[in-house]
Amino acid sequence: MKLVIDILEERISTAMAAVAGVEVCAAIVRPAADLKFGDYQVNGVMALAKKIKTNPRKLAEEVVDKLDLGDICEQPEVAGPGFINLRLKPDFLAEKLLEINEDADRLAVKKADKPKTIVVDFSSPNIAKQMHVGHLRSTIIGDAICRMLEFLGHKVIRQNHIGDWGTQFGRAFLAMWHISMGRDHKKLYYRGELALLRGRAKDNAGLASLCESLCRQHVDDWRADSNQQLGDGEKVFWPFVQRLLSGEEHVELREIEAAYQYVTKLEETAVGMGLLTPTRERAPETGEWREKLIPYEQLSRRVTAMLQEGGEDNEQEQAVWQYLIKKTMGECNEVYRLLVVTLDDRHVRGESAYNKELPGVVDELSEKGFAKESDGAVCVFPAGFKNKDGEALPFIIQKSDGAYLYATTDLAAVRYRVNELKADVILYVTDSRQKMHFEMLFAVARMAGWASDNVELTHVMFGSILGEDGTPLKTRSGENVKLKELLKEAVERAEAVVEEKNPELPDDKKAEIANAVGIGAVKYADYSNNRTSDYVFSFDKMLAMEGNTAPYMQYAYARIKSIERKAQGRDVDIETELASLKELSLTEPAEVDLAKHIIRYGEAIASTAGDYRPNYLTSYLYELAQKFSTFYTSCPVLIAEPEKRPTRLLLCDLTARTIRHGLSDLLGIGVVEQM
RNA sequence: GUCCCCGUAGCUCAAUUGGACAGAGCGUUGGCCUCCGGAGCCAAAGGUUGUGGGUUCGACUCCCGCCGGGGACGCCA
Repeated sequence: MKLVIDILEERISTAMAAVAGVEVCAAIVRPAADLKFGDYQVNGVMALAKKIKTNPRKLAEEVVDKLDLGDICEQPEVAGPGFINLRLKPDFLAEKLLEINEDADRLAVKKADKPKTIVVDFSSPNIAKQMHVGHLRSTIIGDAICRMLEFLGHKVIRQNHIGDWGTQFGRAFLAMWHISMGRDHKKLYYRGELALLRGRAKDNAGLASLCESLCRQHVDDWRADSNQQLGDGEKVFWPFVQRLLSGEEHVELREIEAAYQYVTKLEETAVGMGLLTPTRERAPETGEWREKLIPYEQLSRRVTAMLQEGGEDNEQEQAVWQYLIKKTMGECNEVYRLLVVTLDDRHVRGESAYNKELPGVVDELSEKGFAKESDGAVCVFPAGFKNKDGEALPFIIQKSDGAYLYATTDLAAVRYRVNELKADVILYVTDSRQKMHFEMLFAVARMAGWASDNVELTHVMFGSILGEDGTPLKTRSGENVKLKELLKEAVERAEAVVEEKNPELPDDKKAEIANAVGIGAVKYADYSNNRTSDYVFSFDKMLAMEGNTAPYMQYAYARIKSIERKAQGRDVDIETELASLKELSLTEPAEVDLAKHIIRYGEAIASTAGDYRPNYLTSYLYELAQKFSTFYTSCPVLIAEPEKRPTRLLLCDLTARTIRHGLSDLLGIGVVEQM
């Protein structure tokens, strides 16, 4: 069915245009601010009156005279400075309820008239790292947006733009190297070197000497390799990688991550120490391998460059890269399943996918005269951006060392998404700190003509998740909170509550409920907050039974299911009663109130999807649950008089179906029959 | 220093191109189980929307100043 609010908007706009003699008018129909004003109010007449310089009340009267809404509303009323108040007719309400009842799949929510192709860029974890709270919002907000747009009939293309190509790879590679050496006990020095990190983390002198020893060790290894004496690279590392690839040996992502931090620390320490380490390069003249000394802290960047060069010479880098992607995505997919997020390997298209196009991006921008060299880097200066000195702010697309950046990759991605994926809309679900990056990205993409004005580019930004102390959420030791552990704790806490409330349930039911409630609570808390603002993460609040929380919603659903179970014991055949339902009996205020809310589900989805704001949907659902609770308290269902019961059964059923659809289908939050 | 975002009830948050008397939840206070799940319902108290101006018939919303908090600002993503 067409949204009631849209029908009203259309008809009233037309009437306004006719009365005012203005071509295009916006009625601006909104849900009434107060129940006493009716169900909808028209705000647009006053603006129009101002525009054509006439009395708003008089104009409203004229519009009302011209209107024919008899099939939907009672006689419209003009109120205040020029509002038009509309009240739905009971017959219309009943008709809509029956219409929803007949549509099991879509609850009578229409698909978009003009389906669009919408690319959603979200989640984007990094290679060699576990997912942490920093990925939560992008992942679940992006997922909810995808689900909603898909439900509305759009073609949604999920893009998991994983960080699999930057300087971080070099560090991850060196991390693998250290792990390999740590596991190989022949070399005494490497043994347990990971453990040394903690011990010397705050001891700069100690760290420096460790750094120096490692560097020296590395030089020795290198010399051994170069002398064809089978150094660590061939003797230890390469077989280790082979065993990893064949599955004979395993390494946990958490270990890689620890080693990664270790490498980072070493690099930071080495800065300014003047340590040199040898690497190989081919002599341009002869093509022979030769030694090249580079600063120790630049080793990881060199490794990254070797990966990006590709070719037979760099097969170790490529093998490790492949392994790390597989390993990382394996863990990410686990988290996605835990979170009930619709992402898998098919949606991965990481930074590396654009590697080959990066030179072309820079060339094209240079040829078109948009990019120029500045301090050795290639930059575009989009209009309207200024730096601290009031000069044009650069959007750097190639560093002075020739390397490309995420700006370059993002540009290549825009081009790909528009040209290959045929995107009408591209959404970027990332945190608000990247606002300026995207503003510049969009500006440059438009300058270059890679995204025409017909393509919507939107940064769907969100705020930070804060700890109780108001600073970004971290563990006590200052690390990022791992998503897996966070979710585990949520489920455990939910488990304790279920145990307390319903100890007699079988264990597998308890586990199912704890999972739905725990994970649901984390997600719902995020969705119900304003996307753009920061929020404080609190297990206690999100798992509370009261208020706008997942457990409250799930409870409302479970209560309805309980009525259905009880019906059987009381010889009430719900299906038969609903099937024979032709005339509704909506008399009690609580019934009417609930019914009116039920028929507005489509509006809630439309506004949610229109602004990409999940909290509109959670607000709607919460109000639905509240209205149901009011109805539930004041209107007995199973013991109702025979002429009232079918209507009440219908209200229960539609409420349950709407909650289930909203929670489960659109937000990926589980519902349970009992809890 | 420049730019961006935020400041709403004791606390956490809403408020959909500027609309009517700024709404919820928590907490507080007072009611409600011979009846389908009390993880609930009903009601009350609680506000000069940081502050001072301006635009408007109408401002939490738009403009300007100030105060307070956060973020971004040339080779990280």
